[in-house]
Amino acid sequence: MKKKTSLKDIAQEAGVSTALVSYVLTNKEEKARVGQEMAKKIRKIASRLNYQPNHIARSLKSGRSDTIGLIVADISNPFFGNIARTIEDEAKRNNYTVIFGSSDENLEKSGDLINVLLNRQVDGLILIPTEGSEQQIKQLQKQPVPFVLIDRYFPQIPVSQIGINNYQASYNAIAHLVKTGRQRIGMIAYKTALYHINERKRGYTEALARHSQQPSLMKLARYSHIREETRQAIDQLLQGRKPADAVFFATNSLAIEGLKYINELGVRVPEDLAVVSFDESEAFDLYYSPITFIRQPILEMGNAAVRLLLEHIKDGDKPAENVCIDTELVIRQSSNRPKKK
Amino acid sequence: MKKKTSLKDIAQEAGVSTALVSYVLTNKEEKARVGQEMAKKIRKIASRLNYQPNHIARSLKSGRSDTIGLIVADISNPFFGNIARTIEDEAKRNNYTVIFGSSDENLEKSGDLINVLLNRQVDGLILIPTEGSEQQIKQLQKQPVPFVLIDRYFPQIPVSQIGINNYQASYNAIAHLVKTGRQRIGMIAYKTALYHINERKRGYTEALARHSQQPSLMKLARYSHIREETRQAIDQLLQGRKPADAVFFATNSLAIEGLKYINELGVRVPEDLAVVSFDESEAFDLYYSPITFIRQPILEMGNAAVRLLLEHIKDGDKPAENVCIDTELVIRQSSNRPKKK
DNA sequence: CTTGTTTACTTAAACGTTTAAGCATATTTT
DNA sequence: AAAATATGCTTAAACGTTTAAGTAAACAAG
Repeated sequence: MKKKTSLKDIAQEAGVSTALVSYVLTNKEEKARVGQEMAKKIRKIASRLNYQPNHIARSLKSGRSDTIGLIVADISNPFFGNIARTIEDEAKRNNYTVIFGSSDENLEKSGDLINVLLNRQVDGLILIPTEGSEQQIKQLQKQPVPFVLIDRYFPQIPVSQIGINNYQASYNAIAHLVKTGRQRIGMIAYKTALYHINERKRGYTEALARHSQQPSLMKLARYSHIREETRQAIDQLLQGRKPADAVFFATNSLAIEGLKYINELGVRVPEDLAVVSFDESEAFDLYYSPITFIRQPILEMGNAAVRLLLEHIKDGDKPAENVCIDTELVIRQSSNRPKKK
Repeated sequence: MKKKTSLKDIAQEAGVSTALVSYVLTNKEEKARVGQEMAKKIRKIASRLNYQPNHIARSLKSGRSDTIGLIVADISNPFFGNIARTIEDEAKRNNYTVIFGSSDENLEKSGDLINVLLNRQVDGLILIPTEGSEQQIKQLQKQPVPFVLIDRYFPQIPVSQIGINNYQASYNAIAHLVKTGRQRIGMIAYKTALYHINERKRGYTEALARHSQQPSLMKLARYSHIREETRQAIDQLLQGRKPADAVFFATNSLAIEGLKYINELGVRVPEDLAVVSFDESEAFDLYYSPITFIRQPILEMGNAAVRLLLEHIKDGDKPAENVCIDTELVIRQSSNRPKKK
């Protein structure tokens, strides 16, 4: 088995001390007044031996790992995949590497991941926290490692967070449905304690109270039973003498499950039922009547998270900062005004 | 700013040497014959000070980082997101952490990422290589770090690779379309040198030669111009006196672009045009006539990649091994036998 | 011809671990 | 009572890097 080249190997080959080699290869020749030809010689040997600096040793010395840890809730969801991508890009632009893990909405996995990443001496963490992870977050605060939350957040914990105007976005979506003449607007959301989801529910409820006479038609499904309970929810919305004429989904996953069932039932969108969803999805574009949705500014969110985290890394005493970014309601066919009958 | 707890801190607090603390906290008390009460005392202090072992120091000592690097071609594509997820899961099951990066199909980015990961002393690499990265791969072979390729591969380079039966899968898909009565089957693929895509093309071509009288209707689009060129391809397939009655997409991204346009044109699937695609997508399920597709065994592929890589890590002299996993053609409405007219 | 400065290098310590080897002291075996 | 063994700890070196401080030779200034 081949061995890796170290400064020592190069030093030996060149007949000098490792210090000198280090100076040259970190471009500190000026400062260290290294002879021209020696510098050239060292570089030549380094390239011949295929030298790659050992980042681990460097980290140990410097106390920084130039690494940030990222824990997403579910990497197989393109929404989080895209966030991961923007974070990785922005981190790399700042010469940081990303170590990542997916908690898959599992509290234990999330705790494990936090520990693994801390052990690896990440300089900071970006978290999309799982439901019920308040304790883990509070525990994290005791560590000297800065972190920021993104997408989901805990208003009662004073840490840096990147979020969107969940309440307002929801409110606007419902207002739009009311304006297009819908009179029985349902919502399907997760049964959860996650604040951002509940803000979306609040937006729905308050928009109805303000703009419509109808009663609330809020249905909840558990993440762990998304298929069955979304179907139940839709059954409930569509049954009875006065079925819903619109449905608002709190996330893309819910919408996709729901639309599958809506297709099976033969319900027509938007004639029988208008549809609006939070989040984007390729499937929304491809639907026979493209789905109106609330676009989250993923790029801005990812960049803001990295930027904020780097500030915390640079200044350990920087106070927590909350960033709230606006969303956009993208109106398409699925919420078209119904034709008069 | 708080500081991290080290063995030294604990040793000082307990009035012993760091060595003793190390023995206790790595559960080598037996071997090192540490006194019972001292062990207890050390553990107590460690937990009180919230000690987390410094993995970097440990790595420097051991020469292993217990980390594997993963470079995917595009993390925002759920296909790669899912691969990343399975790899991360399987790695964690083996007490490895994953560092990842997305090359975004960019050769330069890919090269940068390889270097970054090597600098970080990953114990091994899993790559979904970009088009044209043969040189990078050959360069990698000179390094003492084992790696495996997944999804895409270079038959002319003798390294460990995990792939699927691209040729056969394509062949079967076309045979299926022929069997359901299609007589003018088109294919839309990438214009690329990537071997796995070209195997898919070969499957199409040979299946036609064997089972059908029709001429080849192969259209190519560049990844970088996917939108316009997919549209052009479809225009070409559908024009003329004898338009295509089926189209086979070489990837999910191509299919999604294509289907968007097919919708715009008002072409009916499967009545006017049958559709089959490689890869999965939620959008395929949601389409008004769910798309027949070739399912890649992502879980098996990811697990095989990790398993194979770990074998290479354990045994530096293990010869390269190629793993080929079978796919499954999932037949749905989009390729239903057309009704007789 | 001292003294001072510049040039080109080396020495050595440090980062936080691990672990073989060493060293008292206490206990058991002959 | 001497020898052997067990017990409970410490010492020190090592991993690969960085960097302040030191040194020796060459050269310039007074």
